Order: sequence, then structure tokens, then C-alpha cells
Amino acid sequence: MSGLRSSAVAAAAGVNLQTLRYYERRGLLAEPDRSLGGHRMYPAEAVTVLRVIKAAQRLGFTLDEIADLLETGRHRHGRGGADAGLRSRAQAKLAEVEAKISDLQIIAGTLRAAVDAGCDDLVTCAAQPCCPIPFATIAVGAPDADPR
Amino acid sequence: MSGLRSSAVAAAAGVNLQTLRYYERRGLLAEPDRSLGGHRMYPAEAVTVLRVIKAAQRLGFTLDEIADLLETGRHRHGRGGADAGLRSRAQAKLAEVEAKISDLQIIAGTLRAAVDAGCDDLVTCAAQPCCPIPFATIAVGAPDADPR
DNA sequence: TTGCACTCGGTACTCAGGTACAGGTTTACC
DNA sequence: GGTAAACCTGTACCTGAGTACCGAGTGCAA
Repeated sequence: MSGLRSSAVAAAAGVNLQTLRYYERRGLLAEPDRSLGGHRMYPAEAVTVLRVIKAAQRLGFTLDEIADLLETGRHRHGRGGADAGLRSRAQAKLAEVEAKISDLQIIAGTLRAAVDAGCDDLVTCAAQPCCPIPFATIAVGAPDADPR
Repeated sequence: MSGLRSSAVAAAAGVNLQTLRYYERRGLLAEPDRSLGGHRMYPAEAVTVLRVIKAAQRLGFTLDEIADLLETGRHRHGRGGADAGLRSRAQAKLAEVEAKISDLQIIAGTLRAAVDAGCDDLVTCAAQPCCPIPFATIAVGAPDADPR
């Protein structure tokens, strides 16, 4: 009944060894049993949980959000509040991602205009009215959620 | 010939006072003249430079890249190497932004699928074959350039 | 039982882009 | 000339997600 050693789990999930302890501290990964000498012995599901974490991260959730999501899924299996479930959070995250996309489309358009116009010096450009870079208007974008 | 005080410049450009000194340290903003007592006295162009910096940041350039871009524009006014000018860098940045957009479109698609399928618990979902979240395959996205 | 690889806990560091604080000058206005 | 606001330098802190290092202890095989 010994279970997997930390390096085996880390390798199987494709993460760094330190990351396991980091996730444990952050409450994402349950504290595993220990060997007599104090070494962590993980159950096989730990690898699944790690993969889930990585997928959720990729979908734009922060570690705090993921911890919350895992917690909610774990012990309050019915619905908690209006915002508790994965579905509603995924919906909100989707809106953020879509906002980010349209913001980046503005950015891309501006860059394209600058390339097409052949701008080659920012400060000089800024001083001239022909420059397509809207220095004043592009100041702020979508309120940042930074999904990566 | 006194010039603008730091708080006036900061307010005009919409940045924090400390940010001015930070940019000065980072080489983005030229060291201004000083009053007899050591207070910074900025020329009016400093505000323009700040606005340019903010715009470039918004276009996805890092402060290091912006410093470089300003430097290149400042004293090597002709062309330096193949990669020196704003134009070629904007082109490269555009490619990064486009890659980021298509990556986010994959993310958005996945989120949409999860919402539509009504997934409500990550770990449970991951254990079942009906879940639309591709835990294995979405592991990594576009090599990160993080333009915001 | 010796040796080596692995793991432990704790702390500190990384990156980027700032922001905040402390304690001491300077400037501006009345 | 007094005083309050603005400014100075230097240093420390913040977020988010890890990574690195250290000295000491453990696991396992020959």
C-alpha cells in the first residue's frame, strides 16, 4: 500500500518536484500519507488531480480559483450558491477570454497599421499627425484577467 | 526655463510619481535637469515620451523592448541591423499577438464546450469519458509572449 | 554497512512592472 | 521667516506561479 514517491508523481504529471509541495501548501493537492521516515507517498489519483489543475490553468483559471473549484467539487457536491459551480465560473471565464480576444484584435489591428505605414521611430512618429498609432486612445484595454 | 515638476509630468501622463523614477532607472526616460536643490525639472517632451511608452506597452512590448526601441530611434537614426527598427519588431510582435489570439480561441472553444456539456465538477469530469475538456491535449499553448 | 540517490523542511530567489514607506530636504506661498 | 506641501534617496514590498538551494535525514541495494 506504499503509493507513489513524489518524483514519480511529478514525472507522471510533467511538473517539477517543488511544484508538488507548492500545490500542497496552496491547498490544491491533498496532503498525502507519509512513510515511516516522513517521505510523501501519493495515491494514484494525485496524478489525475495534477492533470486537472494543469488543464484548468490552461483554461485561464488562477491557482486560487482552481483550489476553490476543487474544494467545491470535493465536499459540497450539490449546489452551494449561484456562483459556486464549475459551469457558472466557466461561463464567466469565457466572457473574460472573449474580452481579451477582442482587445488583442484591436492591438493586432494597430500593429498592422503601424507596419503598413512603415513607422520606424516611436518618438518621431508620435510627434507627427500621420502616425497610425493612437497614442492617446489605446491607453487602457479590457480590465485585465490575463488568461494564458 | 524651469520645466515641469515630477508630479505635473506624472499627472499629465497618468502615471504614478514613483513610476517616473522607475522608468528613469530602467533607461526609458532620460534623466532630467535638476533645480538647485536637486528636484527634477522635466522638459515638456517627457510627457510625450511617457505616452509613447504606455502605447507601446499596450501594443505588447515589454519595458526592455521599449527601452531598446527608444534608444534605437534616438541616436542611430538610420538603420542598424535587420532587426533594429520599429517596423520589423512590430511585425514580430504582430505574429506573437496573432498566435496568442488563436490560442485563446482554442481556450474559448474548450470553455464553451464545457459550459454546454454542463460539467460541474472538474475531478469527477476528468474521470469520465463524456467530459469535453481535453485534459491531456491542452497542456501547453503558444510559447508565451504574454502581450497584454 | 556502506554508499548513493532521493526526499525532507525552510528559506530565498526569479520574472515584470510597478508601488509604498521612512526620514530628510526644498520650494512655494503667506 | 514660518510652515505645509512637494520632493529627494534608498530600500522594501506587492502579485502569481513557481524554482533553487541548503544541510540533514531516509530508502534501498550491493
